[in-house]
Amino acid sequence: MAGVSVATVSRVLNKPTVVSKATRENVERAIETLKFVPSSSARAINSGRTRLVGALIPTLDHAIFSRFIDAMEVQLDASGLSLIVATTGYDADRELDKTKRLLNIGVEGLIVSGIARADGFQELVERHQVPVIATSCFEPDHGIPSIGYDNFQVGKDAVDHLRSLGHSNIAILSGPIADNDRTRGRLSGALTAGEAVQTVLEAELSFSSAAETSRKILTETPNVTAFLCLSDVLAQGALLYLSKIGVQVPRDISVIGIDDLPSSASFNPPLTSIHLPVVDMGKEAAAAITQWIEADIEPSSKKLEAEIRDRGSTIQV
Amino acid sequence: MAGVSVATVSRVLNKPTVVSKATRENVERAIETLKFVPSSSARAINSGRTRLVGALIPTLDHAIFSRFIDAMEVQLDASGLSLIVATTGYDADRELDKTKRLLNIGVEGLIVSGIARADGFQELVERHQVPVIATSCFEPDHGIPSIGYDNFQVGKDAVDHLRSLGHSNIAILSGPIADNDRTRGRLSGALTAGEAVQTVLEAELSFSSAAETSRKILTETPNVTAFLCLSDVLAQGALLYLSKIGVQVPRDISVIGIDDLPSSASFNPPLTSIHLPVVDMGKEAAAAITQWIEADIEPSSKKLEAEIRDRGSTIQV
DNA sequence: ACAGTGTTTGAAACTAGTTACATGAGTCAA
DNA sequence: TTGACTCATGTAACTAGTTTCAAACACTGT
Repeated sequence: MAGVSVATVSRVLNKPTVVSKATRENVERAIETLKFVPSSSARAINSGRTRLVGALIPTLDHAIFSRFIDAMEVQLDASGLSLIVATTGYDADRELDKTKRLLNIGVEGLIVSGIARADGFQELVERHQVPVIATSCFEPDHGIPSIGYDNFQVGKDAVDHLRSLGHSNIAILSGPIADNDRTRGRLSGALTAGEAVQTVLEAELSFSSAAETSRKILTETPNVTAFLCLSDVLAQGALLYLSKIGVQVPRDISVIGIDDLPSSASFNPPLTSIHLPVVDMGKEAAAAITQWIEADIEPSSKKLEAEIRDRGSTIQV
Repeated sequence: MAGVSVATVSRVLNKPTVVSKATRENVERAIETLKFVPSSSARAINSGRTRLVGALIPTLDHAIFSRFIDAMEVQLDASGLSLIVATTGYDADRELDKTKRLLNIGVEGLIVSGIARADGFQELVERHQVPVIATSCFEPDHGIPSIGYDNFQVGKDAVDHLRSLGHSNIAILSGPIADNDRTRGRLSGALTAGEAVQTVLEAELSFSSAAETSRKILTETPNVTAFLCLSDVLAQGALLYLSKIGVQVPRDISVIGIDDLPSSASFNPPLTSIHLPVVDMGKEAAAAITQWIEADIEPSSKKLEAEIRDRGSTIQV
């Protein structure tokens, strides 16, 4: 329609300066009238680039992951990369399926949660030669770079805080442990308190499950003076349950969480929690994978510091 | 390496039955040793398909959207479609930028929130000829199909509930209204109560902002007997604040929310809320865009019923 | 023995672009 | 006037596959 070759159209689209003004305007007019849109696939086939990054996360239905993904998406966007989200439902096999899917789509990098992978994952990634970064954990000796906090340390920090306040009858409220090395790490850290841990119970990551499990703890081990909840969702659920049945926090029972959700500071009482820098983690992970993809600079593992936010829900025993 | 033409390799990959067993195994062996991976872009260029769907949402940092996205992702996955998430931060211009990005990537469909779009959006999608479905609203007369609840009705249902309990001094706690036609719709519905609405205040979607705004309401209009919160986050924040300052809900003040987050049923007291079927909405929207993409069947707008969950936080005045 | 049929396979055209190279026109100084 | 040079543009090769068509071959029935 513009009476030029496809090469010239390509130039108008990519290096408009090398085309004479007259032809450029001709082509632009034709593009406008024809509502021409260049095919992304055809461009990708030439550049060998898709500018897509895949994120494999357990679920979005949990504030901690959605804030992380949100931060990643914003950071990647700044480098012209787009994020494909794939949820695995804490299931290692589903993670493997989704990994295949993402690699088939042609993602140029993968972000995963934790360090444990299903058999075959490593081979898949090697075959596609795609950068992988693990997050939500810090495991420098596992082959793939990890950017995150040390879950063992986090669990230990939480229990140490309780011990420093004199608690020696602690109940641990854990999230699901299956296919979840992050929670397992936290639990190991918490169990360094040894005898001081009276009981460990597993709950779903919901207020109702936290309430039910709190009830169980109080029935089975009524002498506990502190709840250590491995996620803030559980701690918030426990706080609500304890308040409902008239147990006063922290007077009767201290409660500490891990995550430090933004909402935790506004609870009654404000929840003491180990702050996990998930927003920073999202930014750092996104920046690292960008560097790796664009400049082939493999990042080294990076430990992000988690620190306690001592609020009103824990007290000297 | 297998001593065959590329055509035969292509056949082994796509229609293995038409290739003789001997050559097939030869090719498969070569694929294995070479760790050959077919290029997704080259495939896409032939099929004209990317199997990608884009979702434009205000933020993931809000349970209501992340649950919606989670449900969509699961449903799309079942049809072999993948989801690219783009967040707009409630900003119409950023939404337009992200739309361009998604269309350049080659998404085959778009899911958007609400019906109001920046200038130029319509032209962009028409140019790319991509199906678009609006969610979180029901606006059958706006050109693009919408799958969601009627925000006006939802706001009206909430205020009608309060009125039916005899409340005639109602405070409305709204979320941000800028670039958010969903909240505006709810507010219009709530304002049908006319004189009964004493005050309308806008808050950020956080517990702390909800607390601060609740404080303001009690100072400025101490005679209110009910809080109508246009999001559960605000209602939960209000509940926590009121409890902290010793105001009893529902004895002193009734509180009703909109969203019905899973956590709301476990609050103290359990929060009365208008249940919004976001998980169903995610599934329905995903199924509809799949049908549209795969079979060119344009869906008609669908209204999903929102219904009140009458719990303990509202009472006869 | 020969025609008809079915099975495999490769050659070549095709998808929609990018890019190296060549060509032709126009400008300018020797 | 001519050689040197720049500028703009087309030609054709190239990206990595899919698909159509035709050819080669084996097998069957007459």
